[in-house]
Amino acid sequence: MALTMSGTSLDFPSRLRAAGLRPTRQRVALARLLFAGNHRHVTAEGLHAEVKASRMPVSLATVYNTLNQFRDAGLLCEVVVAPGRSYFDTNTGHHHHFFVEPDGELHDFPSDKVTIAGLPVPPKGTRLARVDVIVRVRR
Amino acid sequence: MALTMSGTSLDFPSRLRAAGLRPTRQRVALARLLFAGNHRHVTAEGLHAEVKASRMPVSLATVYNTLNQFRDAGLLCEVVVAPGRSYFDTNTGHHHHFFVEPDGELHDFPSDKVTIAGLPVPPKGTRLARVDVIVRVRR
DNA sequence: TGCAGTTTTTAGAATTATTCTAAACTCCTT
DNA sequence: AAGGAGTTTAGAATAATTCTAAAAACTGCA
Repeated sequence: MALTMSGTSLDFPSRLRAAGLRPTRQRVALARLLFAGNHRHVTAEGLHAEVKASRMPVSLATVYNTLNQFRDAGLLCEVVVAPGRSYFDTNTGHHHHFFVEPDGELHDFPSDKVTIAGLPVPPKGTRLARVDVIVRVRR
Repeated sequence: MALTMSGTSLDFPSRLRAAGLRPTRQRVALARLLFAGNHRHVTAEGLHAEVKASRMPVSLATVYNTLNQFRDAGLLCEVVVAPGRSYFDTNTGHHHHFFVEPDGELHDFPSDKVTIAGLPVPPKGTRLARVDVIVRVRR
């Protein structure tokens, strides 16, 4: 019987394979950091610092590659809130963000309760991809 | 009698002074490019290319400085839509954005018609600064 | 107008975030 | 176990932006 939590398994090799990615040691190590617990927001540098502290360090280039691959595979979504810094969010469901300036903290909030009415139709020849709502707050 | 258009004057030195900025030649040149016609979205590189083609070229460092000063003075607002690239918008009123991927085109739409309901309250100790809505569309 | 004093501009170096390169390594299949 | 494709890596390269410190320009005042 597989060990599970809230619908997603901790068998990272299988999850990676299911996403079309080879379960290498470094990808599994990063997946564990990202997906073993609650939803997270990370930057490449931040995740690199974390994994560097572990017994299975991973190069910064690989952290970047892996975050991009995870995003392309739909395991993460990229959030752009501040110039010159990308956040990756393990929550890939519909939701929006609080961004606390100037610290750069990012928090999710579910989109269930939020209704956006009156959006204009997409320009001709384009289709809607996503609607991001960023609530910027200051201390 | 001053030459005016739609409520804002073309007397850029005065407008800069009113915003607390010395009307230097380069600031006036950039203000003219930015504010003489319709609302615009520019990047530092793009504006630099434009002004370089004029009879009063301005260094890239000054373009960056000036865009930041104009933003701090409330003459522009900065829009962050894609990782590693800042857009500056001459429309400082309430409005939101279409972002066309993958070209990186940015279009305004007014926020009058848009209603956002059900936003959660800001985390304790913070006050609302702004709500950005980015409608991402693809060709 | 001429001058001092402060603010700006500038070219180029520095910084930061990210991607690229090509050689070494690992995973998977056989 | 071996071969080949896919990965990882350190370090170089790139891209966007900021910094530095010397030169130039704006401003107020004589």
